[in-house]
Amino acid sequence: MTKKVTRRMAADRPYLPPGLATSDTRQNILVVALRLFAEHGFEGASMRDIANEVGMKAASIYSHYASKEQLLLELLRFGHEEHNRRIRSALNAAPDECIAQLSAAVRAHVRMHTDYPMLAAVSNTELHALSTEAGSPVLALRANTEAMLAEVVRKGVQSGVFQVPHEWLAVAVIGGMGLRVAHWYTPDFELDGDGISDIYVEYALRVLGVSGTRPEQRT
Amino acid sequence: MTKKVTRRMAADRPYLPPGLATSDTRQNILVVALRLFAEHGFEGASMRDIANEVGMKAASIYSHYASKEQLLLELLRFGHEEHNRRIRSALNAAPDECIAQLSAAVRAHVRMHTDYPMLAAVSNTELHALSTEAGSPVLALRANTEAMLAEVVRKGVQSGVFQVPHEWLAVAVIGGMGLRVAHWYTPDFELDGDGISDIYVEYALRVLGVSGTRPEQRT
DNA sequence: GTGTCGCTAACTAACGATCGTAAGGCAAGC
DNA sequence: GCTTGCCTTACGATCGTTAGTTAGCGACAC
Repeated sequence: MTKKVTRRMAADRPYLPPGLATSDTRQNILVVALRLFAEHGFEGASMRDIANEVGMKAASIYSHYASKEQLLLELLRFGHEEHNRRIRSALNAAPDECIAQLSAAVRAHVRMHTDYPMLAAVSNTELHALSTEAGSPVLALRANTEAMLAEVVRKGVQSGVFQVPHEWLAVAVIGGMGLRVAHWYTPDFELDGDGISDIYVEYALRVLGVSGTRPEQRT
Repeated sequence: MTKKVTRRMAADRPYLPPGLATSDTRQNILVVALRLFAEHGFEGASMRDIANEVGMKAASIYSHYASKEQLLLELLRFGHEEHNRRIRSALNAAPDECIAQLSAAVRAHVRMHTDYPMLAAVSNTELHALSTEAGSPVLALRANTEAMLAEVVRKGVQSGVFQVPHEWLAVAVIGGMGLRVAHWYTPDFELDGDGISDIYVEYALRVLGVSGTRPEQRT
């Protein structure tokens, strides 16, 4: 595995929250797997490569994880659950008013992608490597998360605060712009995650026809 | 190759322009390769699978293309060249005025992604499978295309017509939202490519603080 | 018209390599 | 003693690609 490959994302640090896995070794395996999946794709990253970087032999990984697919599934499940949790939590904590709700959702969405850029990017590029059976709960989570954002937009449009020529496309735009952050963001960007999400909230509100409104305070 | 996989994009038709390759057989190979790369990833799609679907044996592909990587490179090169060409052409044809320029660029950008959704999506997800050497011209083209959009935004901001809290993030938002179209678009969506790009132009202008301005006429 | 040559595009067979994973074994810790 | 976590060995499978062969077609010469 010494072949130099074309970079498809800016992130180079496979950040995962400490304690995600039940042991240090399992955590290391996930972290290395995430990085190699990001660099080489799921199929392009072999168990021998992952094991070598962890400092063990490939067959030993099976003491910890049942299969290669299981590694990917752990990563993608956590990624989607965390995303969903963050947005739900942000919505629950925000005032029940459409600008505040939208701001909170976008902030959470963008922050997920600045906090876990590599994980977020892999979640989008390597989904195909999951069997339909393994992937369907992940897709269901994704749909649920999207629906939360769509509901916020729908309510805002219904109340007349948001004005859009096409509601679903507004949701697609707001979701998509946040998602792409994962592909270009690195920690040495001139703004931190909070700074970026402030700006993104402003842009999302503009998309919704709320121009020049101050973004929600970030405390 | 009968394993059912999780879908990561909506497009299911590997559209490429007729005459892209120099013979029918070469064209068929590219079309099948595009679809299988999209479904299974570059490494997950084997030459035997591609050959079987074309109706020949894997070794015969080498009469037409030097390597598996060459297949991917042909696809990605065309995708990036076409994208670049369309945006350049649209900018050249539009009036030299920042709203018209931005509108033209966004329209061309979005139309590329509705005309070639599968190719566009694969261009983003499978870049890693190119060696650095093969991929660097592709990345250079990408950077050039981005720079065109960035220049349009910069000029608009400089002239005072566009007002943004962060110029580069506005470029990232506008580019990213168009790019994501490739992942959800299918031809049975309620709007066609023109309809979608009309809306996207409106949203992009809103991001830039030009609210409620009529989008450029699409003749 | 016929035969020959060269080229293209397909084939078969196989190479060297790598793959994910199973089975059996050993050592350390509790 | 049992469990865990590592090892080695190896399996069956697949991979991208090479080398050699064959058939068909078109061009050319006789």
